Amino acid sequence: MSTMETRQRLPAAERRESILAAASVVFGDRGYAGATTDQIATAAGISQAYVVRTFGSKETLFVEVARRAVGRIETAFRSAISADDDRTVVQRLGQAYLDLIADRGILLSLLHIFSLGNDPAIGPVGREGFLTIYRLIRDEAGLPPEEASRFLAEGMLINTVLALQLHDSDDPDALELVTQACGGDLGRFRALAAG
Amino acid sequence: MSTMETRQRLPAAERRESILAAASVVFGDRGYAGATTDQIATAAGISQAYVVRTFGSKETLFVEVARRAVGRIETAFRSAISADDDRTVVQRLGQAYLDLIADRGILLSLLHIFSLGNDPAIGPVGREGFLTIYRLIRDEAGLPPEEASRFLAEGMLINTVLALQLHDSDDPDALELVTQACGGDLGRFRALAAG
DNA sequence: TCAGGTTGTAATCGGTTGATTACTTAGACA
DNA sequence: TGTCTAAGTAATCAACCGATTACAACCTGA
Repeated sequence: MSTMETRQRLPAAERRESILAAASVVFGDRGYAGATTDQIATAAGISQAYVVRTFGSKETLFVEVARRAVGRIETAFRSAISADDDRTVVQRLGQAYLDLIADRGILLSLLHIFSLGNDPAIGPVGREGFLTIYRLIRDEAGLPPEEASRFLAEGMLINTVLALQLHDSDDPDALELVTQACGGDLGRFRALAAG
Repeated sequence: MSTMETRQRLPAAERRESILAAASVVFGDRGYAGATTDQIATAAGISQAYVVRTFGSKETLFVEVARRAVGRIETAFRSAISADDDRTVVQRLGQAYLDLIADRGILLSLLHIFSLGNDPAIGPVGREGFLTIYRLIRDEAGLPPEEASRFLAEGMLINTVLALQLHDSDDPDALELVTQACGGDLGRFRALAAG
């Protein structure tokens, strides 16, 4: 070879994590069926064969990405709940959710997971994940069902405008809508989404 | 042939409509990348080749399905706005949106369209459709941005629980959440979704 | 140092999919 | 009735994708 790039080897556990991170981004951008294991491999800097062998199958990898995404939300929400601010718990939860935008792929992967409820393998994972989050904000944050539902609804709207990339639009109506969706701070939304 | 089923021919315009109806259902269930033109053809009762030839490509067909779905929402909302009830316009809009559940595929196709904002061909269609609906409920229904945003958020939650099929769950938390999402009438939600 | 397990890839295979082509057949109308 | 157009399909193709296999290179420790 002309270049001296010595392929860096990683222990299996670290490589696993790096594949999961890459897969989260690619699945978030293209969805489950639209993403290919080769795109994920390229994003992770390894071969397609190794991606498949590490997780056994594309489906298994997607399910693991889904579980991680739900786990990240749980962690962020629990941290927000236990924080001691002068803000309300709903405000803290909303802040925590918006901060997740910075980690490209999490919210978008979730959006795709939730849209595949009909799939026999992925559907149960999506339902369980969604209910887990619902129970968390209802039981641990103490929100009554109506407020919990409203909070989830706002989250789904954030997912949607994020997927549509309305925050990059120059349409004034789009910006007005995104501003409403993120609770007023359009600049922060944009900065987080820009990564 | 043993059966006498004489293949019924339809004029191109009618056949087009029947393909669009079938495609709406299949795309709604499986998403854009996950659906195949053969599944759509089978659902429409014709050959795969004819589906492709009628619309030129799978992508063109999907875009047309998307435009139709947005058009259906526009029609339903305009009708709700001009209706003269004792209810508020938001209540009428919410009712109109819920009624759209009965036409399997519309809301689920929309969910998939909105999740593909990154796609160079589909993204612009999704953005334009979403903004069209936003402007409709803001300008024609007269909702201030905050209320319009909240209304859209509730719609996105409905799309999500519909895609996840939480309304068919026997989990009490799922039912509580769906009940909240649809404004209290779980029975009607279920009946509409059952088709 | 060299043996063996671990990390990683090149090559390839079977199955699927969207699209194209060449061909049929139904039906309207002169 | 015969003809011509529009509706529709069977067959096939090239591209793609996930998965498998066989193999290479790296690193550790006895």
